[in-house]
Amino acid sequence: MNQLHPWPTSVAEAEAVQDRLRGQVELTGPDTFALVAGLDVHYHGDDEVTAAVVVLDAVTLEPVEQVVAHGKAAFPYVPGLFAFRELPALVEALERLTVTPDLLVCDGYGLAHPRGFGLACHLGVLTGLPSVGVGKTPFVGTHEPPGRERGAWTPIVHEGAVVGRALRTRRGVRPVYVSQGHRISLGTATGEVLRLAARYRLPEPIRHADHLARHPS
DNA sequence: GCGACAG
DNA sequence: ATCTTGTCGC
Repeated sequence: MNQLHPWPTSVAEAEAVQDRLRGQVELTGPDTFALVAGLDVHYHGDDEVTAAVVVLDAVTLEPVEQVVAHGKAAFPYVPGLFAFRELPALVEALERLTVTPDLLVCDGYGLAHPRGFGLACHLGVLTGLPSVGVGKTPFVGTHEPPGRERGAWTPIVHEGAVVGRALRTRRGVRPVYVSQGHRISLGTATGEVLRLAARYRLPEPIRHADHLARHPS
């Protein structure tokens, strides 16, 4: 049993769910994590989805456990309501884990969202786990381009508030867009994403999950 | 008013 | 997200 019911059947209902759960987001939390999980979803055919979760040892970055769950996209694609497509399959995959990760690294946004409640916030609140959102393209707000050195960042400002950071994880590559999901500070979120993305543009856990979702074993 | 808009 | 080859660069 999980916290997904009742499931919204309209845009208005989905927005109401976000507005209700938004108040549960916590913007402070632990600053070190022993097990970090990457989450991603692959789409096939007519709205079929494969969700993948890969848990890594935070120090060695070696995989500890991996799970896939298949299903149907649970909502039409509407910008701002993207999470409702993937949430059921991702939650199912998380429930099949035999270990509990200390941080969820999500493929999408957290606080940097039209209503301040993106996929990373939603997954964090449902599980109670710290979470961070990593976007590959800008979504809401405005920001200056960060310097081109690894680790350079600039704030993302939306409606007068800082909701995330554009972060250069590697010299000369496009930035990634980091925002808080749940139970994490923006500084810790930025530091973890940077640490986990030492070798490639995207954090290692997301790369593992992306690979697993595309090639389920 | 119109277009753009995470994956 | 996905439909899609080769090519340039580190």
